[in-house]
Amino acid sequence: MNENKITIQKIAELAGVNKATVSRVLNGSATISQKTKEKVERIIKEYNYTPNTIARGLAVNKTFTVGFCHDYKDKRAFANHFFYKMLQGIENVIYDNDYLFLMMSRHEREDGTSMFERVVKERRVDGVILPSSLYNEANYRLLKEHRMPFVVLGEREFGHSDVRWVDVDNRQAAQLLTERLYENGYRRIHLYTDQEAIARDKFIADRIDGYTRTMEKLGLPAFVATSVGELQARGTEAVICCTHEQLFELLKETADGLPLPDAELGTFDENPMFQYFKRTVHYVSIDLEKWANRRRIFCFPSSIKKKTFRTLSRFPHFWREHQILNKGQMK
Amino acid sequence: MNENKITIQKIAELAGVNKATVSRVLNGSATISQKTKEKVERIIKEYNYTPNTIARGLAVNKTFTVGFCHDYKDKRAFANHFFYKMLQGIENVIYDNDYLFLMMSRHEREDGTSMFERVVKERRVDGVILPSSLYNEANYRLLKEHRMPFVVLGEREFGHSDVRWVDVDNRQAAQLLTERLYENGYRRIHLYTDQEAIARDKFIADRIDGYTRTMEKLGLPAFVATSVGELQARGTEAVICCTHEQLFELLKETADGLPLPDAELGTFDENPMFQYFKRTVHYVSIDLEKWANRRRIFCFPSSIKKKTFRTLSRFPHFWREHQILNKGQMK
DNA sequence: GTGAAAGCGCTAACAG
DNA sequence: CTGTTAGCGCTTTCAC
Repeated sequence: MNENKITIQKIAELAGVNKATVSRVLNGSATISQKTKEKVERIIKEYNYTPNTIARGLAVNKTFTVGFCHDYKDKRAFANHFFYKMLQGIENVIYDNDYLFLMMSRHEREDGTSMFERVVKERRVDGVILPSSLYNEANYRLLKEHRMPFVVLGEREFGHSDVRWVDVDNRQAAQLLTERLYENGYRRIHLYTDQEAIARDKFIADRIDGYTRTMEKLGLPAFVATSVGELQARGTEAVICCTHEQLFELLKETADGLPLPDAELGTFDENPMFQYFKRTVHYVSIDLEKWANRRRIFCFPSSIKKKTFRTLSRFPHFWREHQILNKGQMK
Repeated sequence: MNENKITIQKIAELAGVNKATVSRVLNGSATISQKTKEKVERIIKEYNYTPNTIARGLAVNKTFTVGFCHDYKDKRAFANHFFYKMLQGIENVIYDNDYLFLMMSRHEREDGTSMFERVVKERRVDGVILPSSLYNEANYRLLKEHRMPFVVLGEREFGHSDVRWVDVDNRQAAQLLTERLYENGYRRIHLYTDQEAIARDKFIADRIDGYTRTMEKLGLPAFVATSVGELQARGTEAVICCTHEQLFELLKETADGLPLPDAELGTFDENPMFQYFKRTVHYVSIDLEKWANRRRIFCFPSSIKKKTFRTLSRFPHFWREHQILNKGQMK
């Protein structure tokens, strides 16, 4: 291939030292004389040499790569602004730590194995980030068996106390939203969600809980609807849409016109397009960039730099332990 | 680390053969007796062995990974639905070919080098996909110097005939949009764009060209505006927004109300949120999924499976040569 | 058809 | 402080 590819061996010869010595200056070993260090560094610069991370990884059993797994079938994720903001934040932290970012999808291959599984088994990454929707017992076992550090995006409990996750405080977000609607004069504030999602997704349950408690505190009856009909029958003044799917459903004109023409709409997470919508959307959202910059949201402290990525599995649940709350931002 | 990690050596011992033999059955060498082949395959299955792609890559000088570079500072890209649809399509094709997908950003590191540069120099990927906004003379030289195959997303010429790119037919898209607005009864159809973008981005120039020619054909005066004031002064009936940025500008209420309250709005590419907007948005868009499934849009023919990724650089300009055109889809 | 050995580019003991 | 040696897990001549 590239015949004049420049390797550590060549640099060693050029500098008149052993390649082990070059390796030492590369890795900042203390036991190096200033003289040889400078000589080697000069040659490295002169020949524009960059050590091969893959070979290095093979030697030290690391890849300097973080994997991010997503469900390619989940169109919701790909339509979700929150998802991308997160992705951006993750990328920034990863790059700042001289790591690379590998996208994996829950793509099943012909032989029945998934790309994710193979990546884990082959140790093509040093750690994995995966959304709670992809965190299940099988993946837990896979990751544990291969001693692969991972962190789950979104709270999810399976009785494993050794699982690290990050999440926002959905209860508080729901509280903020409910309170704000109340302050705006609405009283028949109802929540709209998908029946199946209640049991499946913890963030839904938390949002419902936050809403219900707040309504109680306000001395108002809480009502969780799972269909538009229920909302209509209840004379809804303001409706909290648990996900954007519910929101879009209410925004869509049907043969009978808008489902709830007179109700105010509230939801979680921002979408920059909201401002152009026909109907006003009230929302709570977290300033992701702010948190990402503080390197907390993704659980990567700056100290991992150059260190083994295994530390990943020792990170605390920042979001849970510190009770960092949604900064409500209402429109 | 994982003390009982299972390697090709172990499999060889277990099967009572040499690791070279195991390697041969792994790679489907023909010169293998059916008997040993079956024996080895049995052991592999029994021990759930997966060969280490990284080590394999070191031996054959490949990584089985495709890199995708994006500009992390370009908020537009990250807010762009088209961008993500593309990403999804690329991922699918890559996974189908048993390749991995590495996200790179134009992230500058402290030492002044970019992550992209390092990835290329270290050959941590076998090929690179990069948007035309990141394709410049410096990157061209970098990629060529390191014999790194690449394909540019979006047409861009720099006098290098050996550069492969894929793009949609922006001229035809503009034509479709203009014609449709004409059919709807509008006559003072004007185009709105960013002054600087005209020279910088070929797709803008192409859209302008398509619009201008169509207007000529229709016997109408074409008018390219670069400010809202110009549009207002011209009594615009319908305005073609060259990018969504222009569109959003016209959608945003100012102190004086909407900029062009009575004009119809047209643009390129879909955004699924359009349907909820206050104002109707006319748009042309390409059915990306359709083309992605045909594996044409991203220039990865199915034949690259298991073959060196260098073929990438020999792919034809499908989109140019076949004149595959924007299927106009108007709302 | 299969084994032995060298090598991909790097790190990590172990000497000296 | 620096060189030697032995790997990391796999492929690939070259013999036999």
